[in-house]
Amino acid sequence: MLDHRYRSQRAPINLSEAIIPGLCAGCGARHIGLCDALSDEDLHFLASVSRPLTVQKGQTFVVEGDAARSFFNINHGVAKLYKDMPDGRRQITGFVSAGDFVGLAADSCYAFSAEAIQEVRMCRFDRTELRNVFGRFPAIEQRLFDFASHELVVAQEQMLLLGRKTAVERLASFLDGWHHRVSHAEDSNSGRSLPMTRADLADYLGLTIETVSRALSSLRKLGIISVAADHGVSVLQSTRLAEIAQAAGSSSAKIQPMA
Amino acid sequence: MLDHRYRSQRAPINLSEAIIPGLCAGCGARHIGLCDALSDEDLHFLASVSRPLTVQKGQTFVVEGDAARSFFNINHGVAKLYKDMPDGRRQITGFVSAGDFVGLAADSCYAFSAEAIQEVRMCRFDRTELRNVFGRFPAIEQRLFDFASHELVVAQEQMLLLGRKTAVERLASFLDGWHHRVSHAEDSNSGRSLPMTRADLADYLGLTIETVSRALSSLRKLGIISVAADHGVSVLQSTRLAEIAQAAGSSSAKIQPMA
DNA sequence: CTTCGAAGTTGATATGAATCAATGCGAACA
DNA sequence: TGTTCGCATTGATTCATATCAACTTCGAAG
Repeated sequence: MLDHRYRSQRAPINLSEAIIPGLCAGCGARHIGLCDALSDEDLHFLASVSRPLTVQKGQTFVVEGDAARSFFNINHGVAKLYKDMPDGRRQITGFVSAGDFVGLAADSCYAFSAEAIQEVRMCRFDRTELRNVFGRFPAIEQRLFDFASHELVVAQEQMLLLGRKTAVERLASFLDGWHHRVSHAEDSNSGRSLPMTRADLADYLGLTIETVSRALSSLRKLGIISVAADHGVSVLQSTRLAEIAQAAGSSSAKIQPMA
Repeated sequence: MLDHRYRSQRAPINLSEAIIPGLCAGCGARHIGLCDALSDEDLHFLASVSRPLTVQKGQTFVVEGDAARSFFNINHGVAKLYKDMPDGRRQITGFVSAGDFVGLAADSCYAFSAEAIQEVRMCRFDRTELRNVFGRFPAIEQRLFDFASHELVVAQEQMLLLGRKTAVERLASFLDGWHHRVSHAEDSNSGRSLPMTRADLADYLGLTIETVSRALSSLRKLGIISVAADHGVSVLQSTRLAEIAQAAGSSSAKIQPMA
């Protein structure tokens, strides 16, 4: 239902549950919206239209402009989606991780490229079979619809960020969002707090790496985050971070050190 | 099908056709994805879950944060969707017109506000009935899905614009897109070429009104557009406009006057 | 252990767009 | 017919971020 909170649907996903042997080896069906037991026939059908796929860090698995034949559901790891301009300018439009779908926002050709920033495991579906999959498993269609709706909300939020927020506000918004994302994910991430580089951050936030670095320093000097020796970022004061992200605090709050 | 070109589905919409008396008076069902004849029962059902609605220019009909009870399909006119920040900064996330859906990108609360910039006629659906509507008319669900997919593509394009393009490139991108939009629409627009103000343009493109004005002047001086006395804009050289929008021309092309 | 290169930080300067300010212009209205 | 006001344009100046540049750190390869 559209009325569902997206988070509440996303939270219960547990990749270790409901693994169905033979279907996308090592990847369950629960995360694509199938929670009930499936018949042998269903399993056979699913296996015929989907394949497991693992891509290594740095590998591009979707190229903007290519014919959109596949459709992916991420099982593990993080990938970046981006668009490039002829002169090299790049905009990362999002980071996808476990449970997310990739390839929805496509015409007959992909409108974006996708590259793994960690090893990524996923299911690849044949797009020409998508209608058939929907017909057999309405739960998948519903899940996809909810995912798309949520993506639109996120995209609008990102437009506000890119169009109207300052560098520090952009960073704070991102860190706040990522913080929630990983804290909700059961598949809690490995050691490093942020899997993406400063360059990725810059391309996501519409900034340069230098400005990202400076904005991180600002937040660090305010005592809101800490930056580890390996450049990993930890949130120390999530409330103040959120206030800066939404420009919600009193105007003077922005320049108060430590408290 | 996802494989369909969105445009090709959109083009054949003709609001003067297939008007079904009793269903959203003055508004057909074709534009929400129903092309075949409907039974009396279908009509009765549709009438029970939808109502016609007309809002005047300047009127806000969706408020960010309000409970998302309704879902709209635009029949005529143009509205802007936007998000505001507490301090008054605003980002317009899109303009919607005939055939477009509003209210999809919503959780239990609307994530955006919507205001008519012309008189807007639309169908309002009850969101709690949406599943029922989908169940009875899969064509509507499919159409909505395709619309959402297309919106995601557009949103990603807009992120690239906001994050990485210059003021003139942003203007060119917008004018190019709008140009295509109105030329494809059968419901070809009234006299003025752009229904929105410079302030709307600025809030859509992440700029100020002064910068929008200067960018328009630049394009005018290049002979690519003309600006009428009533501030209406006409495209004179759509190819060069598109080149600037995509930063695709040779770098020198940007500074060539008239040709 | 040394070298090398990728990634990140910080400083100095340049620049595109924002801000501040003045003016023009047409539509609504007295 | 003039007044007023919203909208738009243009110019002068400021400012946030980009650009250019130097340096550090860390890990991998030799």
